[in-house]
Amino acid sequence: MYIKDLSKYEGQEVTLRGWASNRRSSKGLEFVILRDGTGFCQCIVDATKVAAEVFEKAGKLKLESSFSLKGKVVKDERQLGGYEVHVSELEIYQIAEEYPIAKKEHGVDFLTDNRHLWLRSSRQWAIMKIRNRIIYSIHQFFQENEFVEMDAPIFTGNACEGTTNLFETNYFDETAYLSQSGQLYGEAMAMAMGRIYTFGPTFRAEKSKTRRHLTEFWMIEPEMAFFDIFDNMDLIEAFLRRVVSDVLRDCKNELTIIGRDTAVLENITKPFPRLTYDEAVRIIKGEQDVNGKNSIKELETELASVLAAIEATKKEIAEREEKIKTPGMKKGEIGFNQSKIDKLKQELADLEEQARNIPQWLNSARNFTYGNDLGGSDETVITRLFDVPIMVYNWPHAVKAFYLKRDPDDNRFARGVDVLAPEGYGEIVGGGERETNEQMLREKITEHELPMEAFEWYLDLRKYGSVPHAGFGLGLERLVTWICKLPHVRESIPFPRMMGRLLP
RNA sequence: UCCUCGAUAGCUCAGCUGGUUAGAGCACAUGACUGUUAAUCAUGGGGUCCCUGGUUCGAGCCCAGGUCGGGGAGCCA
Repeated sequence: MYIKDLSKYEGQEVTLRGWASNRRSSKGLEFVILRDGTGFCQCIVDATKVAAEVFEKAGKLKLESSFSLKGKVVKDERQLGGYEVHVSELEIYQIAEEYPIAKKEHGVDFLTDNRHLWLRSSRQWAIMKIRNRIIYSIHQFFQENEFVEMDAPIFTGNACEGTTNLFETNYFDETAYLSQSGQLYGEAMAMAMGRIYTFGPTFRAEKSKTRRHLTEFWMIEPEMAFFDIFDNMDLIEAFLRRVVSDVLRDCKNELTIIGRDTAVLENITKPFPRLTYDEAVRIIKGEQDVNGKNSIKELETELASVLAAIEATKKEIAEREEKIKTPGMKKGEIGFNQSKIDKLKQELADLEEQARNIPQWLNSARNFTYGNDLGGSDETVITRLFDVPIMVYNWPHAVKAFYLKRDPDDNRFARGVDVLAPEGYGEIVGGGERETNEQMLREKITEHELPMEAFEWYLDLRKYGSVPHAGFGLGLERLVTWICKLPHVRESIPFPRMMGRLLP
């Protein structure tokens, strides 16, 4: 019997098992919030209706104590799930020690140190449920469309793209690297099966300390024979539409818990704008407007509003600090104001951070040099102008990976495509059509100063029945982060691995 | 690697221009309260002010070096 099924048992006796996520008490009433992994439910122990011993046990429950109970399911509109349980019996498994995560605001450092416990909180629970629904949708979409899941190896003998820093391991006294992408293997598997997708962990040893980087993350990489870049973009669009629609339909409760405004997600049914690199650059530099919005002006407006918000927040903090000094103020009111002040200070720190960053971004957008790759801030700047994911394709070939196909209509460009999520989230997908010409690939490998011998097996794919093909890589955590509108990728994965963080 | 912000009670944070015994809220303990939603109210215990050195009659506060963490650039999903 689980909390998620309570609605089917209205008026009946049920047995539930779980943990106490909160407890409040009055003289003759104990309110215990039970969580069992499937949901949260308020359980009421009424001293006038249960044995004295049961009431006493309920009073002993500390945060996160484990217990089971029997009780009657009662409809109550005030509850999030719509139901509560009137307890008749209660058995304790264990009374928990003092729980470190209090019913209050905590800093990221403390919460990350306590990730093993933080996962129990309702917000983290909801995010993980959504992550699970996304993973399920990904498999459903590909399986229903004749894709075969085939995974790439995690130990690799060579730095596949030669671009990023990799983790080195000792592999029987040889150097092995942890995979940064299954892409090249995906191509080999697509030549065997037609359509495949990989789903596995990926490792990047970059010393990136930002809200969108992890050193270990999960990547989904489909690869399709006989697809060109346009077929690829059609697939990406259908795929993302499917995943987001499933979440909207099946995770309403979870989205409510995390307070996600779903308006932007509902836009997923609209077509995704497809911009060439040239157009994207004009938009970033402010030379071309989008629906009457100009990137530079939007940024300037935002900077002004951030600065105004900083002043307003400072003023409110000062006012509340003055207020709580008033003699004779009730303790509760002081506490209320104090916690408001704490919250405002956190907001202020975030705003000040933005006020330091936006001028840099403005500078970077204004002085963007044609021919360069888009930086993180450029992605942020452009995606804020749209309310759906956008696809940017046809990149200057020099800034993209060696295996991308040169555009047959204009050889300055390579047929890569990046999908940028709206609301400032930036790149969630990178992909493209692959080069089919062996000679061209050899030149590119030499140009990138990569060891030719490590790629001979890959070049074989162009000798034996080379066909047009394309694929893409989706960063699972970045997708979760955008769909949930999280402030940081670290909340999108059970145990995030970042620079300097191996525990828990 | 570079830029930038920070480290004070178990947690979140105050601490003024360097000055006596370092504060608040939450959490915890005890008591009060019959419908609470981070319940509320009263009382109480709780400190290596990140480390090392320096300036000073005097350092949580100033200076130098270090450690750890946040955010951003580069790189990328």
